[in-house]
Amino acid sequence: MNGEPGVSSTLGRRVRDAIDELDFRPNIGARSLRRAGGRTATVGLLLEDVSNPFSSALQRAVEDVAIPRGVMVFTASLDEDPQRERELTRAFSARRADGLIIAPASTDQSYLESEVRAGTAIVCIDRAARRLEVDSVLTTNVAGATAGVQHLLEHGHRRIAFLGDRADITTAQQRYEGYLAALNQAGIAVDTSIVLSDLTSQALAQAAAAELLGRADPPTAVFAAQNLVTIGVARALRQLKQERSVALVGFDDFPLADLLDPGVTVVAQDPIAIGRLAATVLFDRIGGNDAPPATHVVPTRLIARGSGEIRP
Amino acid sequence: MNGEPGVSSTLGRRVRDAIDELDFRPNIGARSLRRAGGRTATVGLLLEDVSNPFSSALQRAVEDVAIPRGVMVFTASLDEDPQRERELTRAFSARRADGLIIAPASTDQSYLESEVRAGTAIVCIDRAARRLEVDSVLTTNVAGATAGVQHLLEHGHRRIAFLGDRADITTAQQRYEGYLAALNQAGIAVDTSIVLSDLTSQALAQAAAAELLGRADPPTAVFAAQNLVTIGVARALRQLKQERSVALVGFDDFPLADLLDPGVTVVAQDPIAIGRLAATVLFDRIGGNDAPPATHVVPTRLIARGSGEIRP
DNA sequence: CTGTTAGCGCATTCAG
DNA sequence: CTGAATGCGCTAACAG
Repeated sequence: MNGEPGVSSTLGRRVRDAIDELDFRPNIGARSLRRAGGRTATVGLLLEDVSNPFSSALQRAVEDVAIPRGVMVFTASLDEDPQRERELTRAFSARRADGLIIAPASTDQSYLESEVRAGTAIVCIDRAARRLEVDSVLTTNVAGATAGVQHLLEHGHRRIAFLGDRADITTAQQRYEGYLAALNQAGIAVDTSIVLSDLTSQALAQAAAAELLGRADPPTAVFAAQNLVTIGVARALRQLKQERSVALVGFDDFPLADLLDPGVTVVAQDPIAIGRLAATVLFDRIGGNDAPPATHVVPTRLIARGSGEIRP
Repeated sequence: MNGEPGVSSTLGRRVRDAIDELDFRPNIGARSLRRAGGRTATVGLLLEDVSNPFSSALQRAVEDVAIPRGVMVFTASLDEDPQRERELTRAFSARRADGLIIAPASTDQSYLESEVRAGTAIVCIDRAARRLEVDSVLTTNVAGATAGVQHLLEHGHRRIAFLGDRADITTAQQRYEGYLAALNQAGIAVDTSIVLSDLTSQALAQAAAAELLGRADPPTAVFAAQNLVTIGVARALRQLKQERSVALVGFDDFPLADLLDPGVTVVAQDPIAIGRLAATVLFDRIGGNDAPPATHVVPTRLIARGSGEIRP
């Protein structure tokens, strides 16, 4: 039944006939109980929110690597909730997932040490693991943000606002670092009054952008550090009819960014590459590779579509 | 450990201390092997494509019902591939999923009869099960499409094109039925030269729409029967600079439809309600409800945003 | 090449 | 109320 050698074709047929007749399905749980290594051929995928296009593209890429190997993927959304991260990793652990791909919501993954010791392969994506030695697959956040802000500088802007999501997550911090680096290189002092953080929803980002643009000395350009923030800013610009006068560059691409008017210039991440790489690394670890954990980096790409090329 | 009555607090503490000390995690697979009923506390979710916003919203809703019950969700994309549907249901079956929520890709689900007999709860979503008696949760496809086309008729259109995805899937057929019904009621003869099907990607839809609008006698309005088709048509209209002269109503909402210029009028489905209802029905079945299978219907809602209110 | 046996981790049943 | 014995479905190790 499991395609092992040394079985006569007669017996093989007899077995397969019985399988068909009885609608027999091997019980994977029972199998992994006895089998050496105890693999379950399932992996867990913990994402920020499956309904965010970044996450869903990533999920799709992971599935595309896993399914052909006969491995199933459990997926769940964390919603930036550290407690949910712990609960869900525990649930996966109880199901004996062979590996976990995690986009961390919490700031400390040391609680996973016991899982690692127990032999569960873990790969962190999007955000590096903290206080835990595992592989990570990350985007070039600093360099990408620098490139995005430089793009605005090259188009003549000197007063560029930074709008970001939760300030306590590493990606947001790194993108802010990239923003600072670009301004520094250009010899521009940072004005923290046009640095806005903790915009955790489209609506908050839109409101913050509207307030910002209504001030006496508004910025001539906005750098939005996350896709929902970018969309919120685009909404505010549309609402104030300033989409053709204030420049916008967003970090992370999103569907229809090219169809808006003007098209939204973005520093695109490559969620498909990230997901594929993370899954490949994970299966490599599950396969037994025990080299020291490494950090893999997937580059960003600036896509100019109009909004980022508006001059002040 | 499982919170059963009749255990002294002393022994309870001793057990919990040992659990903490040893990082013990109950093995759900082994548990379900012995436990009466053999539940695994996992359900499978088979979707068209997790990276489609309709599917990912649905997935999120199912997770939101499942996770609080301690049930995990396996998700996979079918890509309209009937063989993948069979392979994946088999994989779920091997993992002893308690239930399956399926958006069918194939036209005949009778192959699932043995699973139903074996006690697996099954709920079909988006498309009704065929040749299999199980619960279904569907959108009011016919009525929704009729409403969408009527909206165009009310705005003075007499020559309305129909652009749909795969003609062999029931939803596309039902939406076409709705289109026919609306034209019939208005006493308009159907012109099959402006009925285009099998537009299985955005790019195909865009090309078909561009060709259609370039003809000698183009339609004054387009009814697009699926979200990717709608986006493809919107791209074609933009490309031909006819987005303000040709009306467009799409079936199924999509993110940023309101931010396009003009906003895209849609017959919105409610994927969150569908997912929540499907999950609720599924858990009800898993819980033992054996009433005859029923078909549940979630209504659509027309959202006017501009593109559907353009007059010929 | 084929049939048999033991035990994976747990819940159930029964004896204390 | 607690401990010990049994078997769920499967694979690994072994005897034929």
